[in-house]
Amino acid sequence: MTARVTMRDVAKTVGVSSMTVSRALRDDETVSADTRARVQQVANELGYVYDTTALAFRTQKSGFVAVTLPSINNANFAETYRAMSNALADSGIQILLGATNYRIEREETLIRQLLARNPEALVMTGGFHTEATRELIQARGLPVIEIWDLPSEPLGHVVGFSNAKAMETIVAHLAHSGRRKLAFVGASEGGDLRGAERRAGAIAAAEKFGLEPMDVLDAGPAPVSMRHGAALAAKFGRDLLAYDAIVCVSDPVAFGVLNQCRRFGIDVPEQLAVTGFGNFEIAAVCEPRITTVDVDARQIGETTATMLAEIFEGRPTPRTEKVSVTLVAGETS
Amino acid sequence: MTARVTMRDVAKTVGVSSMTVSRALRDDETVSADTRARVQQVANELGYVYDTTALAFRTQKSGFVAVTLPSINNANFAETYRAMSNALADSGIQILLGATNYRIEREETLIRQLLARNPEALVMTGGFHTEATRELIQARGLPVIEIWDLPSEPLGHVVGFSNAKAMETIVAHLAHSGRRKLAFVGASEGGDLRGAERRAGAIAAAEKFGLEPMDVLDAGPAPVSMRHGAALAAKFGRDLLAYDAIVCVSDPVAFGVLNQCRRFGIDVPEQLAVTGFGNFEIAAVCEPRITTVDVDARQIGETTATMLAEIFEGRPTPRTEKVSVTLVAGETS
DNA sequence: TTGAAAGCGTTACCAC
DNA sequence: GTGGTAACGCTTTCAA
Repeated sequence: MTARVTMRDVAKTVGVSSMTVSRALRDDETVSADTRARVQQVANELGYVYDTTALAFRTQKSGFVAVTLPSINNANFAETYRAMSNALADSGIQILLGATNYRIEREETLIRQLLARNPEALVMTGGFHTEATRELIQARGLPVIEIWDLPSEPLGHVVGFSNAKAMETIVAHLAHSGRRKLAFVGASEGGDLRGAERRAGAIAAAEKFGLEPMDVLDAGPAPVSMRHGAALAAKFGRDLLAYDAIVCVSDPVAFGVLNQCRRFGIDVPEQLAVTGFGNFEIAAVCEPRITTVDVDARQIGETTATMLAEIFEGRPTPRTEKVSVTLVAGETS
Repeated sequence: MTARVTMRDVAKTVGVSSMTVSRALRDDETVSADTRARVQQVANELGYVYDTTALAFRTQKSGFVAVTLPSINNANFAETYRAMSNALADSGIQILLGATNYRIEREETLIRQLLARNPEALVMTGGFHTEATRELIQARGLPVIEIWDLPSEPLGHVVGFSNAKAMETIVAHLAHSGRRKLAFVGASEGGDLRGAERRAGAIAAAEKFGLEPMDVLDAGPAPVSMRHGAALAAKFGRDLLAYDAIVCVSDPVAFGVLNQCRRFGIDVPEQLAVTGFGNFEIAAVCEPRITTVDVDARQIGETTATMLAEIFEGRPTPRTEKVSVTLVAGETS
């Protein structure tokens, strides 16, 4: 492994200073065309490679945006990430991704690791953080965008929606079609905070619409998915008929519940309604189609990218952007 | 925007030199326990965050490993990523992730961007690359691991399996249970190269086992998922009964097909077998359970991480680690 | 057990 | 048009 070729090496060969090389390589007009051409040629010949690390160090600009997601394996979050990274691709900004695995303590460690890379902004999924995390971020004074939530005390910018309110549209829909006794199926307390908000929103909505008090059925620690919904429904069996509707924290959970209903000969939606959240692909493909809430995950990603661009350019940008959330009436309610 | 807290700031506050801070933060035994404790406490109070950019600059090691995935929203790849990043978490190595969106031209741009960050190694999902990509990588002389494939001309290390052979186990299973006329459902030519290998493997296996020549049904450009399987099956309707078995490129596609079969009154597996690939969660949760192939995605991630650790500690000669692949007999065959 | 000095490769700033 | 100098935050090396 030969020593790295630096600007100084190029400079010596050409017979100019390294400053001139630096300028020439950036195609700075103040360098004469001749010199520029010679420098660029010699750089090529010597196999010069630009050192991004040195640039980042010198300018104190890493070219990174740190992004946290609860999980990488979630169609909604993945879509937000995809949209954001597409929109950022041309700007030369790269995304430094970290997954919290739905653990708020993990978020703190993660953010510490991400901050060590000097990101120019921080995008966090979710609006709940430990006090230490909040302090860490505020001490840095770097731009922050919280997404997929509407935090009561935002750390900075927000691109999201109220999970509680979104759940209210589901409950309203069920109340409207005469369902009185609802149960909520989601993860245990603690891990999934957007899930917890949905639960709280559902319970509050049931009260608001004068339904019977809502039961909460625990499907296990986050993340909960198809198999957890299925396992929970299997445990209850036909006892699920004690309810008029099973309100699930997400579509995969709803799918799991739904499948077990078939096994136990429970007629959905005649005897029991089942609802999901997130408008995952499965909601539209499975039979019967699941009633759910569509969140425009792509728009969250794109809006976040736009906001980042505006922040970097010093242009004014709204503090909070709400994204639309719409009820998707399926065949399970 | 307050100025960043550096080791010098911590040093001043504690009343020691920044060298001592540097050592104390690394828990260097040569620093007295007292001093270490004080330094660490003050660092916390001041909200000190380690500057990895400076470290990378000073040591000329970026601390990055670049990883490419076809898509972030795929349970299998996500699991590999999760396992890899967990295993790497303690080593101080961070992952720089890029998604190719199943486009081989995109891979080239992506790798160029990733290489600009001076990664210490490159992990690529898949063993097919453009000639330019291959040259780019070889010119760099950095360690490479190709995963989820068994490339004929590896660029370096390999952690994977033969997609073609894996598909053969499915076809063998179908042949064994008397299915003679098979159709393959997958993405159009071009994008999904592991999918293409599975298709080729299935066709070759059908010939090998003396079955009728296999038809290929095009579900559209990659990535194909539930809805594409469903749309294709909807187009065919009961004409699917021209086949004894529908061999799908993945479980989600198989699920889409399966659901349509129910709609058209096709009895699976009596009249028609349907198989998937990848042992996704849905394969075990849906009814009937999908016959599939389990690939140990987690093991791929862990083995890759181990290999990376070995590479960083010395440079072993490139080698290939095969991961196990097992048939999961479900109720659709 | 602790500290001082040097330097990693680049660019901002100021001279000329 | 071009060059000299200093600095970004850290660790290696040597000295005390």
